[in-house]
Amino acid sequence: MSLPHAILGLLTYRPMTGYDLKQVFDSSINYFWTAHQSQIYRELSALEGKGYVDSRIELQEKRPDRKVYRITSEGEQELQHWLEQFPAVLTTPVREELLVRIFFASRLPLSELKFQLQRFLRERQSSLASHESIGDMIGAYAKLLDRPDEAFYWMLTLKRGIANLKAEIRWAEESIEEIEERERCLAEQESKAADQTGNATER
Amino acid sequence: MSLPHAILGLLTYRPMTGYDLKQVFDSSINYFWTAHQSQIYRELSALEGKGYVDSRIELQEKRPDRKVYRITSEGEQELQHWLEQFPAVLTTPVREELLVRIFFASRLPLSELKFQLQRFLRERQSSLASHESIGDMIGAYAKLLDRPDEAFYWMLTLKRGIANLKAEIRWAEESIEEIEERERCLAEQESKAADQTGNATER
DNA sequence: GAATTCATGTAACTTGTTACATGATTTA
DNA sequence: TAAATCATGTAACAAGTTACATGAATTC
Repeated sequence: MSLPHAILGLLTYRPMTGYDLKQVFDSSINYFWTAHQSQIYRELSALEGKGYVDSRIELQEKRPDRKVYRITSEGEQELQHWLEQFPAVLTTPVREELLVRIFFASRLPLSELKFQLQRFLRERQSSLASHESIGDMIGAYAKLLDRPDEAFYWMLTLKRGIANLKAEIRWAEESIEEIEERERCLAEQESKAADQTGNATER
Repeated sequence: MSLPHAILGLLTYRPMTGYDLKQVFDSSINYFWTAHQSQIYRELSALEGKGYVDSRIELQEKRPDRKVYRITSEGEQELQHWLEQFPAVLTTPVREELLVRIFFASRLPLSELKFQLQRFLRERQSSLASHESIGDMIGAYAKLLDRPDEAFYWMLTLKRGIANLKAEIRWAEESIEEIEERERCLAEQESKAADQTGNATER
């Protein structure tokens, strides 16, 4: 599982509350590993139990008090150890509901499948646009954190996201075309069948 | 969740045991939705409880008895209903441990990251090869099941897998090149620094 | 003689998801 | 005045993972 180590990694940038972590997650790691707020709080408790983070409460007047977590040296060691031990198999299992649906889509009208793929295509196009706008900000953000070297690695992950999105967009476009071809093909067969029926009744 | 509906879908092809289902899963749906044997048994019990499948036990002499599950008409209705209700958002959240690791890879030597990416590249190349060999078999397999029309939809899912693999391969190759460039760049900076130190000690 | 296949699961544990609860402050 | 932001979580449930248990037959 990557979540505890992703949290440890983010805490090396600066101490944060669970709430902060969720914000940072949503604008970075979220592109390749999602986490719910409740999961983050749960993991922070577990990490504190193991001594990988510690916390102190910052009192606030106009806002709820903040419980700020900081990585400990044991936590840094654990993170380092995890990073050095890559898993034997590098590919994570996929879970793509859309493909399960397409696999059984012979039970749907072609027009419906086409409509859904068009919807998918638009979703991915807008996601690509937002990904591409991030590129410019990565360098600036790394400098802001006083970690300019991070930008190189963050860019590698961003490029992966963009590459996959482009591949999916191309696939969706081609699939829509194939569906249209199949629609024409099936319509033709039907009109031929109708002709024959027509001839039969004419006789 | 797609698992119960994937099971219902596969049972429309023919009645199967939990063991059979796992085999079929591993050579089809597994490419976009994985399931453990224990999950399949658990889901089959749940589906039977809801009346979406029923079962009968086939006694065998030399092998353990088989518990063969069959989709009911309620199950077919449920499958159909699920297929007709596409989710509002078509994109499933990603979980890619490799990218989490790369995100924090400034803590590793560049050579180590390069090595891991080379490993990843080889994995994906062999996966691509096996995907490409499946294409020829899909048509034959659909005919074997007496469902030639399915081949069109199965091919759409296969093409998606191939498209993503190719994108990942290209990304890995480009990333490896960028790492090599960075290695050269950093080596050059170091040798300059060493020169200066050398000059300083000479004086 | 060891590993794989066939075939059933159960149990324990870990993760992920959704809903609930609180409550002031700020923005639209 | 309604919604979003800040900030904490807990509880319950759903799904995913790993380990255990059984045992004959077949393949290497």
